Amino acid sequence: MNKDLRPKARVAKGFRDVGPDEIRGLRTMLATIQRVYEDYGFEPVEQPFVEYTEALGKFLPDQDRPNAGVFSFQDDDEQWLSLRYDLTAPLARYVAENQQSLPTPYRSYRQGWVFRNEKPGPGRFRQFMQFDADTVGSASPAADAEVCMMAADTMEALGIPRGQYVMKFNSRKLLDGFTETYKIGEDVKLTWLRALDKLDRLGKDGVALLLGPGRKDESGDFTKGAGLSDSQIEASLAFATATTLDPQFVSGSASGEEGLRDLQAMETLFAASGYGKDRVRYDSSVVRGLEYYTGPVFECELLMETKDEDGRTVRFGSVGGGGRYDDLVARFTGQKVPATGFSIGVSRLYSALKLVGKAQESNVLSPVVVLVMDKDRQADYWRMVMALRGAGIRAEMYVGTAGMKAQMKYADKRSAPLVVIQGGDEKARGELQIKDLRLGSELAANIASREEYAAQRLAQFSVPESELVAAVKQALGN
RNA sequence: GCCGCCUUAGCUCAGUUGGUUAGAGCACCAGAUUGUGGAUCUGGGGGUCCCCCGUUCGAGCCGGGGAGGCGGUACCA
Repeated sequence: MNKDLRPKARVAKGFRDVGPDEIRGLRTMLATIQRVYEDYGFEPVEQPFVEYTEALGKFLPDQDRPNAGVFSFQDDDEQWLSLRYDLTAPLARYVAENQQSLPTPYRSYRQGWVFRNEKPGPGRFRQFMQFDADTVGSASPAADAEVCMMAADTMEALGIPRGQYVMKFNSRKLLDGFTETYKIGEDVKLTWLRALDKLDRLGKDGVALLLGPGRKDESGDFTKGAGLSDSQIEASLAFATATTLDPQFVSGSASGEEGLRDLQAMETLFAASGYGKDRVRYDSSVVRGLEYYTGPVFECELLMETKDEDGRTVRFGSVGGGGRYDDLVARFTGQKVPATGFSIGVSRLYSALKLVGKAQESNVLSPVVVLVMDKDRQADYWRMVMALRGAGIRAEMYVGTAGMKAQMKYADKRSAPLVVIQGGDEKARGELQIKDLRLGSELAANIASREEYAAQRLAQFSVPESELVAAVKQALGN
């Protein structure tokens, strides 16, 4: 093959491979989340990775080509298909399609990969996993409150202590109300929302710049500001840093007062259920997605701090968010169906758990490897492996074709705890040898000369054939 | 998208004012050891110096363009 035509072995940009430790750790974490959601009575459901682009609502305006940001391709019949970019839009499609047969309210959960065709960043990939729970068909703030409490319970079930996480909530209606009360025009409302969203990162001064004349960042890039007046900026900052619901910020605004009533109802439920402000609390700087949230919005933040590679202190920040989206199903049916939901960024939450030592990686022991000393006796080795498996011990027979030295290397790379060796000599005596690789490498570290190394068989002992299982069990126990 | 930094062996990186055959550590393979991974020693394989164009007697090094990576910022359902 022409060398120039050889492809480079490399993972696609923004994607990554996942190894066994992480897979096992993720499984454990996902199982915990599932258990909590099942306890709450939510039902699992799954949708495909691919939806019709129109179902995701992602066509460019006035064009028959899909929006940037989504991976799209055309089917045989020229219809546009897209990889899902979240789990909410496909759920809305599912509910719209199956409305007759689903209970109302319909409460469901699911986990899955989603895809975004955009520039990857640190900790941001073009394929990542989300874990969603949604309640479709209830306009009650109880549904929003339930989702928040469930998220809080999930964090604790994962081992994050109370006080190290917080479920923050706000309402788009409240935010809308403020803009009405303080006469912030529709044209700058999005800029206003984006600025508030950056409060924890940029601080009051940075946000003030974004609300006013604009801000230049360290790399020299300039972000246009909202051009608000000083009094509007002052009120916005007071609003965004308030820790309790304050009617004066939305006085005279119908939607603001509606938002206020929703949040008060949620607070009542939290208090009645014993969820204090250390778990769930109002935070007026929570903004979330600008497009589709219509009522309460929430965000789950991890508060614990760790050091990054350079030794700087970093907060984890948001590991999930959600809110009420009353218009999503209506896109299909024309009927307004109130819905609310919460989405966990699985990879992000996992790396957070890993950093605080709450992820359960590699609790699976590597298998015991039975060496093939005599190729004609594979059946014998196979029986040993079956006996070990029968006793609940992970075990495998070497299935390659190489000699003993390579088999030992294989077992080492595999991080096998033990190997079982039975060559002609042992067979003749009705014995086999068990070698403890973990102990052996410890002992070898103290050997400095070739003679000493060659003179002994480290961490290796003989047992009668019949005692294979018992001896392996005992050796593993050490 | 915008701004900055970076790209030399599988990995981490040296490489002098532009000058012969481009190096190290780790990893890998082999031997010392014909039945032993891991210690030790010896040897070995590995390179489009990111790509293209230019300057030059001569480019890993200088200039231009491009690609890729990293970081910040913007956008983010």
